[in-house]
Amino acid sequence: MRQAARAVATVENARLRLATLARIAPEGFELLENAAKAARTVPARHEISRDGQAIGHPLLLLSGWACRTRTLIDGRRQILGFVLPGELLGYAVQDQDVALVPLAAITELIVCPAPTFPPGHDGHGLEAAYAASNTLDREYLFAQITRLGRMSALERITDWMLELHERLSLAGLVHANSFHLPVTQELIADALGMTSVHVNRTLQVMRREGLLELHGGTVTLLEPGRMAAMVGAVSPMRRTLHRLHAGH
Amino acid sequence: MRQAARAVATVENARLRLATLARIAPEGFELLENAAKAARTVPARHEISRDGQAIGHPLLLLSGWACRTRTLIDGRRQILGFVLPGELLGYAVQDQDVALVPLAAITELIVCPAPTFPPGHDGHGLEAAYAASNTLDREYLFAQITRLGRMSALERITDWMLELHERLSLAGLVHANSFHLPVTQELIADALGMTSVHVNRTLQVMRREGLLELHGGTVTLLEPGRMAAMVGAVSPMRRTLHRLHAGH
DNA sequence: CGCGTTCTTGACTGCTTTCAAAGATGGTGG
DNA sequence: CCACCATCTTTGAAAGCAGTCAAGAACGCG
Repeated sequence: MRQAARAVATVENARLRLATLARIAPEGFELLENAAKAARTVPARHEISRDGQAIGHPLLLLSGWACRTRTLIDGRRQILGFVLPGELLGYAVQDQDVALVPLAAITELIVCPAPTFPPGHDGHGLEAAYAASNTLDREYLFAQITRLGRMSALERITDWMLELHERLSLAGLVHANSFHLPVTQELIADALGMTSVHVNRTLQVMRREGLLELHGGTVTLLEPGRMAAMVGAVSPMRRTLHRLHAGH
Repeated sequence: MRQAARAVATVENARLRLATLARIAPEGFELLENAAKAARTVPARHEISRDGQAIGHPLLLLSGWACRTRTLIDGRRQILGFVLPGELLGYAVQDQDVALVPLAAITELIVCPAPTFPPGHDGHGLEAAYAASNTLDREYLFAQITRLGRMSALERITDWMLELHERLSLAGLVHANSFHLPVTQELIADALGMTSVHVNRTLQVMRREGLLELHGGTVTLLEPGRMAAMVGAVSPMRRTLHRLHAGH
């Protein structure tokens, strides 16, 4: 009961995000509200799915942060990507819905089954939102590859912060360029292919440069414009949304 | 005419790959043969799609190598991934079939429209093969992220060679652990987040170690077992195929 | 208040890049 | 058939970014 109540309170973030990705009919929002009634929580540090097991059903993340990880035999760990509120866990579009990598809860999560509808049938706009979400997912992977392959430590963190800013904006979780960042520097290191020591040093450079503030799990981007200029990349989201709308 | 003839000759690779990914009915193979009649070539170094433009139709790569790239404003380039014979260009499963990144032909390509069928309808096994192919695509992206984020130069090249070995095997393009590798060291560098100089040095270490032979655009993995042990990673393909078959 | 986790800092090492230039290699035209 | 040119590969020396190791400070939770 308590869980359901909290889920209803937090479905707002997912609704906002999906509504931004596609025009959703009232019936679509209803499906969403109903799905949220079946919400459940996942404790922090738990795994949603072990490698090799399928998630029974595609899920919608209502609140909290999760990440997909891969670990080498000697213990080196790579975070492949994060899953933020309003995003999908598991792949809603395909039948072959297997979770290919372990999915770990960074914070406590609230998840609910993603609203479904008969295949090829009218999803009241949700099917379009799912498709856009999946397209964005792939974009984030491409961005991650570019960061890891061709950016310096400073650029990686900068680019990553900007991406988080955008993604969280979709769910209405950014206020005055600041947002909650519930990750340790070691997690950042594992995501960006660095050591935690170097993450720490790079963050201090950024603070000294007046680019951001970061304390108590909250970041504030003081000069997002300058940051964007530093990495000189077009935002995946702007690009994708623009195209999706143009194509319609 | 000449093009069509060549396409028919090379459809074999794609057929082999798709048949390995899923059980395909005779009608499915027929669709494939028919699609191959509409094959066309793309000259080496040409772009199939510029960033922001959609590929009109999902394509099947019958022969040649292509790659997706991303370039930073200052010219640094990252190859996000390669597309090998028998693999899909554009995403066949989704409606939102937009090409999100430039797709460049490394060699001359022969492509044909991927056989289609009514949505939600029986694709005679092809729909399953497409789904498996897409799942593998995502796996390759994950592998790429792990390489770039957490592997040394030697490990990156090793892991990458093993991946190519596997992927080309699906299309029957590996014989006695050797296969055609039509890329310059600079392309390898752009793919693996290194400089061409360091690629060169690392390849020489591998040759000296007796791990591989490489000349005239052909590689031979002399000790794939030792290479696999070096990177200690489970092959994405084996993992994925195993799961797909188990789930059925 | 105490303990474990996370953050910081310093010194040293080293993998990779950078810069530069000398060999191969392969295709083209005389 | 060979000269020639562009591209690609190889090599050397020096510089730099990031990693490693270690230990102290700060933070947060029970």
